[in-house]
Amino acid sequence: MPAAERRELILRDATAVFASNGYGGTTTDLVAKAAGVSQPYVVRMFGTKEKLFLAVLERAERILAETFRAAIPGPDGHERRERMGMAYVGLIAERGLHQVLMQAFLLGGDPVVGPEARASFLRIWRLTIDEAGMSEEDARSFIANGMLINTLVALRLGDAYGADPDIDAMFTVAFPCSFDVFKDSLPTAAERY
Amino acid sequence: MPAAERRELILRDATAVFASNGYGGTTTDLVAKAAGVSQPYVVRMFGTKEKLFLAVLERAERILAETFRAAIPGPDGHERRERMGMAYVGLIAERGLHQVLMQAFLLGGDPVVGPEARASFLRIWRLTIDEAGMSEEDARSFIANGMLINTLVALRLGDAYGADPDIDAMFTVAFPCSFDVFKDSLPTAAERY
DNA sequence: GGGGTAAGTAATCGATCGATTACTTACAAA
DNA sequence: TTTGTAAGTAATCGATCGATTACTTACCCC
Repeated sequence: MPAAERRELILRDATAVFASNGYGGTTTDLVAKAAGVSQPYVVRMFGTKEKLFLAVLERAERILAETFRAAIPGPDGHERRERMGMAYVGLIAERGLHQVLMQAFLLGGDPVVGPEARASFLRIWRLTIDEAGMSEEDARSFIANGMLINTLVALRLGDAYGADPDIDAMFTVAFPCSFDVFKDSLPTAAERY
Repeated sequence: MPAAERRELILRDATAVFASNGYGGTTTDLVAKAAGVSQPYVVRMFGTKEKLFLAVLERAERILAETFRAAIPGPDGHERRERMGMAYVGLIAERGLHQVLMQAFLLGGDPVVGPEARASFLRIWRLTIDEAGMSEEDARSFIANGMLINTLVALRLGDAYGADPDIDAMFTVAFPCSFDVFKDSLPTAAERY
């Protein structure tokens, strides 16, 4: 398999592993096993575990930005925000993407990852204003709801959907469209990598 | 020093260490050094690193709930939400509290921490509705903004306040009152534990 | 078909971490 | 004074992890 293709495969699987175990809890061997290659191969391809995480972050931001840009064309204002919100929730199919972004934000105090995480966040913030044409207040509430969705996904609260009226109510108001559409694609508490 | 007092000290310092380094990136020795005791003492007092983190989470939720409850008395509706929002931002003084809550939420896939994190989140959600009297929609946007504030604090974006007009604009709309009030109490990128 | 190169692994090393054990010190009660 | 107990540490062990080295395999090109 050509290296570029293998690289994308490893990055995809590494996203799920980092999402489940956090940065410090992820081993290069776990990533290697998830991708079906040997541990030294992962290290040699990315240099260090830290550089692997930065590559995972870069890919996550790229996919997110592309997803948002694809949702911009069409009626603006409230309708555009709804399209972008639905597209964001649809990214649950990209396993671990929301959690990995959050992991990066939580590493803001790290001397290497921190600056990259801040830059990523600001680029998304600017996209919602400069490209999607949101007002600052709209951008704030849009991104705030995104952080809430990240949290709900990471918490694996979807497991209890239907079992607790409080959870059902929260999902109903938190998701920009019928939650049932996405219920089945949510990660479950049993899902480990 | 009596054990109860020592325990509270260790929990406070452990909160800052977990916040900076994440769960997997935190060592019991780092916590011990931050608290000025030996590493075996930390392990013996809490049993395992995992139980130490659960104790940190429990303390964080307790402080948060007490802070919210103290902000409830008085005019309700918009004014009450604003008081609770200001109180939440004021918790920046409890170093690492926002980040540790977020770390716990991101561990939703962990078989031990996950259930506790979900329970903590739901108790806060219920508090905003049952005790603070928010509608479900108000509770959603209130907590969503809380998740945004968690993210901004963890990112150490305050470092660049004043240096980037985009950052200034975001802080202005993200914080429930003049951001300058809290600027000096924000953790900085140089702050490590 | 042989030489070069890209893809990939087995084996292993040094460092680190969580946990255990065995020990010491301070002090209050009998 | 002695005895019991709570507070705390030094030393260390087994396991794990990131990284390195040396090696093998497969395939393309002249």
